[in-house]
Amino acid sequence: MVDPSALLTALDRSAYRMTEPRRAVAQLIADRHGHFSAADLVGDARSRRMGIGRATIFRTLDVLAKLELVERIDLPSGEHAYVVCEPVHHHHVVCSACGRSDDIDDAGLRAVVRDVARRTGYRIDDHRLELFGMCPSCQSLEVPA
Amino acid sequence: MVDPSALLTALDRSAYRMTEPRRAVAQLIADRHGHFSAADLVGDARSRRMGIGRATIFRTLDVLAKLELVERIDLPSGEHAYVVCEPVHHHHVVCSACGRSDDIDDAGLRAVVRDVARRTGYRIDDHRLELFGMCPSCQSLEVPA
DNA sequence: GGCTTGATTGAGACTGAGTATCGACAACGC
DNA sequence: GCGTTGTCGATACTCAGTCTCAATCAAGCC
Repeated sequence: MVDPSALLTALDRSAYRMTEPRRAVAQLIADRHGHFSAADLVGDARSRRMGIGRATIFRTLDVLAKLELVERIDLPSGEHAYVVCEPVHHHHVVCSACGRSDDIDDAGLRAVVRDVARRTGYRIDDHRLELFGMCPSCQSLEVPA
Repeated sequence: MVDPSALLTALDRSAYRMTEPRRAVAQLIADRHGHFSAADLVGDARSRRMGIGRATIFRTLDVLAKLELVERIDLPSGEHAYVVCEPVHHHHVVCSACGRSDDIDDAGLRAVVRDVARRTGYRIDDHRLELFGMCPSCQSLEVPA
């Protein structure tokens, strides 16, 4: 659950138009916990009878991804999902139990990347790190062995 | 270009059967440079008139992935691809120009993962790191600015 | 070498994600 | 208010990947 206003003001400040369907998609995203797929939003929109087209949801997610307000991640299962995030370079830890995700900064990784570049001779232009595990609250709910 | 015999002996040693189509797919993979998609192999098989079904190629890739002889990676474009690799935990650097990929070990990353776990409280079970850039030979071919 | 059995095959139907097209509509600058 | 142009929903489409099923084949056993 997130306040949709962050998405909305960022959208408003951008060159993209602020339309009713986009506001609605921002609300759907804000009402979601953790990561979600395009299909999730399509389902939400339908069950709330919002009359938003499937294509519009994909397009809006593209727009939000371009604005770096959401990021597309790849779950270990191979599925695609999105998470809301801050528009700066960073990575995610995703809870496999509840889907919650947290941003983590780049700090330690930069050294790893530099080291790989040195060892392999590659010039590294882009990287992606995703961590999967169990968040503190899900750990505390686990049945003790 | 890789020697297919590594794939074949590993397949032979496994519980899976060594069949003609699987041998053929191993050969197709060995003849490929860098990463490749399932669709690439389907195309190769068709152009060589090998008579291998599409489903078989997907199934064989699944088998090889289970044996950790190939690994499925996600390109920055969002497409799925496979790379041949050693059956130990590691990561990849992928050249965006020629598709070549190299394995890199886990060394520096382990510390990063530990650090994230400590800072976020998550228990990290799985992680994925992919680096994209330009390999030494493609760098040397670049037109000087 | 032949037999049996269960894994594997190819063909093709199917599913579901994502994209392209298009005429209608609505946001925004004037 | 008006015109421009970005965006809309509907729908058709593409493409990756899966499923089903009858036919085939590898491999172990005799």
